[in-house]
Amino acid sequence: MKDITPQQNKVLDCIKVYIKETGFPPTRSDICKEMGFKSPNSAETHLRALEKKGFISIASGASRGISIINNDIKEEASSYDSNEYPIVGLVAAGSPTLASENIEKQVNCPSNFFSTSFDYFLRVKGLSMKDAGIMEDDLIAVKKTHDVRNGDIVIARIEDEVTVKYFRKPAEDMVILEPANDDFNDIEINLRNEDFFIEGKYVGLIREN
Amino acid sequence: MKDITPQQNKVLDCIKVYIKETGFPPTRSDICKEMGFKSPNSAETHLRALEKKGFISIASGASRGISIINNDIKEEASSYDSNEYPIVGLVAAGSPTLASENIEKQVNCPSNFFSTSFDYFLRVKGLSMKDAGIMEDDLIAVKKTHDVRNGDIVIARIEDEVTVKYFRKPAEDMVILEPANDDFNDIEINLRNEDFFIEGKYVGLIREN
DNA sequence: TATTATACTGTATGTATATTCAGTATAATA
DNA sequence: TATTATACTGAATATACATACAGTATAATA
Repeated sequence: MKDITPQQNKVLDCIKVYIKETGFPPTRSDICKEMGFKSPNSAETHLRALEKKGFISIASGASRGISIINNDIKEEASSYDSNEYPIVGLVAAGSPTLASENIEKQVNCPSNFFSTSFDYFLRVKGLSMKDAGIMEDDLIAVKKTHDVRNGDIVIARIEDEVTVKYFRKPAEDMVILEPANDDFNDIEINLRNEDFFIEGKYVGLIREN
Repeated sequence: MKDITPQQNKVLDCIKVYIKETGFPPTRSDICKEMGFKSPNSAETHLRALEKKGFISIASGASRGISIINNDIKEEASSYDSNEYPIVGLVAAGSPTLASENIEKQVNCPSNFFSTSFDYFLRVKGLSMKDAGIMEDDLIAVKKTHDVRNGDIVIARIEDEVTVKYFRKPAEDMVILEPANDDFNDIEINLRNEDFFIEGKYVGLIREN
């Protein structure tokens, strides 16, 4: 990244302040008002300079299409990078979408909490994975992926049912989902006939108690 | 604040996602694309409803003049209060002190992560609490306290051994520690003869996997 | 010395966008 | 039963905005 000039820095600041105060980026004209410029082209050239130097990006054609590029080393290297993660209920029918009506609440959690990054928490229903130490109402950290191996615990959708099980694929067109509980039976899926989908895999667990 | 309808909630979500992805709010037309509407007026009326109900504000005349009104008490009250918590190994001999030689590492975790506040994490050894869903190498959130009730899962020290078990106190001078695994036996402690100490109680669990 | 980057004013223009008006339809409420 | 809120299509329009073009001026490079 090239050096920013004092004036460009002022413009960048003014954009940041504008966004903070209004919730949306300024127009060229807004920047002129803030900075005291009399021509929108003054703002335009500053914006282009800031874009060239990597401080902002400008969406072409869009009004107010400025977005701040955050390469603040502070936040990058920061001891710790936390995020809000949604808790999704294990809805009996339909996939655990992240649409807000399915979201129980948001939990703040360091993003590097588990060895693998993850995308959301799923609240477990039932005891089919009891022997794997996954109990009712536990929160499973789920990483959205289709890349699962034999033995992984996966979050899968069969027809309209979402379930958490051990994954095994003995043949190209067959998947077996194994519970970790003697009271439950294996689920065999013929990939030719059945609607089967891997939502993601289990990468960690939290029990709130 | 009035109730939001499911559809309005979808629109609100779609605005939030758009802002998160682009850095600036969507136009009516952008919302139509995201939601599948065919008329910008569909977006307009939803926006007006969301404004009326206090979820967003709309800057008149400005393009992309939508801003999300954040009345999330969580975030308002405190940006969020996190802490470094030590992970202590369940050392076979001696209590799990917080002396640095016993600390495996520090984990950053919101302090309100579990329903009860806690003081440290304990790395579980063995499978004596397997049926309670507590597996080898799990991290137990421990609250230092002596106030434990029958049925609580406690972290106790007997002589020089630290263990995690269900707590039961059938008599004034007697404590029974019950494992959650048929392969293990109850431990009866006579408080008159034996050196027994409650380190704390189990208030949550994390499995890193 | 010629060139490039910075830092502006001023004007112009196509289009991106908000916003209104006119309808249709359904469900909830008074 | 009339009314209001929800949930849309479709068209029209004034204006908000990005953006290009034409200049002026200064300081820093090559």
